Amino acid sequence: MDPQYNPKETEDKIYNFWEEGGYFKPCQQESGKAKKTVKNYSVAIPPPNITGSLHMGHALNNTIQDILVRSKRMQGYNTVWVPGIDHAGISMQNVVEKELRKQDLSRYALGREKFLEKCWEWKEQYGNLILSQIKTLGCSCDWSRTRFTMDDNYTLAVQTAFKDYYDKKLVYRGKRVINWCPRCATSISDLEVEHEEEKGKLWFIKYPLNKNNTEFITVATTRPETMLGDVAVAVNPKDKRYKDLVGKKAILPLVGREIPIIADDLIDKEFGTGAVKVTPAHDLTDYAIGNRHKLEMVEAIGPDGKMTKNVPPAYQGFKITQAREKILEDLKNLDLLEKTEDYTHQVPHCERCHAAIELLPSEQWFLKMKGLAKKAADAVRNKKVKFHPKNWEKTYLAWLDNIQDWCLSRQLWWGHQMPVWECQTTHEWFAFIGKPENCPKCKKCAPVQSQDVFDTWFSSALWPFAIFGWPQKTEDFKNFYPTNTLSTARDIINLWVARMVYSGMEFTGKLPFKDVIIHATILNKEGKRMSKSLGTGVDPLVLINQYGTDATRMGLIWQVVDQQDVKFSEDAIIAGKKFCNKLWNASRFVMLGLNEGQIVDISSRPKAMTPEDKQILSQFDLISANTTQSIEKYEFGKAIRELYEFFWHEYCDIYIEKSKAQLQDEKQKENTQKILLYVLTNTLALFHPFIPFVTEAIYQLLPIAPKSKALIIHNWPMPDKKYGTKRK
RNA sequence: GGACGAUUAGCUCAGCUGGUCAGAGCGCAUCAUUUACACUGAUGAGGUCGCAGGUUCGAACCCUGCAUCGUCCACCA
Repeated sequence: MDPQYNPKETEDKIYNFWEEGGYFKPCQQESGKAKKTVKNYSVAIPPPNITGSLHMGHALNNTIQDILVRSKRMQGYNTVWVPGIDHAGISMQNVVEKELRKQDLSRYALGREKFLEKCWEWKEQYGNLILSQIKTLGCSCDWSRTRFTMDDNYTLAVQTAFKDYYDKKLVYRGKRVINWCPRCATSISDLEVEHEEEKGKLWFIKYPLNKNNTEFITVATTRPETMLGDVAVAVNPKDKRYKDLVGKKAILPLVGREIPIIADDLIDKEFGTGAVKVTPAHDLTDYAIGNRHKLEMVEAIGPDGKMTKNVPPAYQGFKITQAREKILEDLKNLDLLEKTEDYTHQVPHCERCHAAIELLPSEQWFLKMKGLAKKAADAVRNKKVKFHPKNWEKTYLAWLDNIQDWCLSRQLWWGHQMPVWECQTTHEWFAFIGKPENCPKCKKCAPVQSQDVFDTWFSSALWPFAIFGWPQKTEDFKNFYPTNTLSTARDIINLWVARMVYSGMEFTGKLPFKDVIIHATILNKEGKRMSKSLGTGVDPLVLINQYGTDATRMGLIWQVVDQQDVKFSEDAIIAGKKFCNKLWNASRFVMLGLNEGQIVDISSRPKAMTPEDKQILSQFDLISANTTQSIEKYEFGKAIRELYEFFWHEYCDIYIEKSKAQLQDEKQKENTQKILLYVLTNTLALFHPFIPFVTEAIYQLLPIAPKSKALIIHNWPMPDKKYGTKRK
């Protein structure tokens, strides 16, 4: 053995050894005692985006899952961890579009079919990159079960799920005001909208009350261009200033339309002038007001981000910014612009391409959410699904309790095309999986399938059972669904976790998992979120390359206590590296003390001959109990800190030092060796889920009996009640 | 605007339901090297636990207010 542990030389070799040995597949534990009832333990990886590259969040999250899976595997569970990747609809489409733009091409120039070919090429080329990075992290996923959200069977799952909702009449098609990204040319969900603070203006515009322009009501707006779609002016019913005006008419400047002045509680008396222009087509508050007062919708802005034919000819076809300028100029010329104030407000942007979002009415497919949301909320309220830490339940419930219907359709190209068809005779829509031979509506036409694709999250919501073959009744589905623990990031609690919960209940009748770990967010030194676009991230692969995988995993876990967010510090990784070396050298010392060819029997707990013997053995019992319990409670940081303390300061600093004398004493020599190896081997086992490579590398060298083929399937040193398992 | 969280040694953070709770890692200082490990060992320096009140025999820990920072959520024109 070298006096220094070299992760680079070791890790690839060990990983290949595990993979070739088939240890990542179920039914691997070499349990001495054949257990009659083998329990299953399964984890579904949160599938990273196809466009992604491993970042700190992934590194932490996948380490957590690996700790769970490895410890359960060693504890004798029939364990499987299913890896995979997500096609990431809008995100992937944007990446490929960006590539095209470099060649001065657009997706429209290419056409849908060619564009999709490009996407698949991209998938083949880069889709496995992140999976190989997850391997570098040492994750013990069953790669033979790798899934992609656009695999044939997965597509079938998506279609089956939709058809099921459709048949239950939970799906409808309707024209609603939705978030529209003019650049991506698609609807997007509220959860895909980012609000960015922008310095803008608040314009005060006078709306005449009569044709002689003698009296006015002044409204304040940040978006004057939408006034061309105004259908009312609203005030608060309690506002005395406007009491006499309610029920009267105002004249919409530039358009000349007479619009009513109405009263609605949603209006804040304090803001602006207390009078608001109402544009139901382009604002959600106004849409709500419009519905309540049965106002019509005038679409002033089209899906292309230009003014429509519904506005006066002078503005038609203008882009939003041009229209705004011209409208303000015209108002000024008419002396209808009272004043302008600076105003900072939150402007919605597309999360993926950062273009400003337009709100506009659009024909889309929606999923009725109320009943589904209630089921998902109840599952958590009734403690059938538990969050760790618990306070994230609030985030989850708050969203579900205020749920809006889910706009399922996207006008993208990359994704699952929706299995909805339009009868060419009656123009009715129907759901159909596959290609309908005869139109079920008119019996004679050839129906045309919608060009829309599903929101990416519709397919992600099926992940925990679709990966096991659902809707087919496969062996894997029977064995491994539902999964046990889901570990993920907080920002997708609503986007993903909630949707998996009700999807699972709806389609399988079972909750997809029992425990949800919401892991810490790794922040940078300034306490800000690590962001690739801002270049404030730390690349875990760089750390792995520099310090080794075990050190990186250990350093990460070390810093995360109680899921509290952590400002990342490389020092912890350095400590991890030093520790791996310590482990290596302590093992080296233990082995150097043995004779050539000597095998130490560690089949039973050695006897204690000295006070130090007694102490190390009882401390080992304690640490094995504590580690087991900490993992059970998802307190990984605590587990690794306690293990570290035990190994370095109890085993090395005290026992090994003492053993040097005991090994000189012929009467004690053999027993001391036994204790050294017994405690070392079992401590390596406790450490293995956290730092798998170095522990396996050492284990392979240990001259012990009995010995498993690999530490990864070695029996977990379950705490023995006989020796006390009280926590410190 | 709402919810939640943070503020403890130079840096990154532990400190569970109030009484050996003033700690760890990294860094720093001094000493040790024919010793498994210098990616080491021993010893040590360093903090009135954000600020101001309050509860208590006793508070880093509980309560109130304030300040600063952060994350998520949110249709205020």
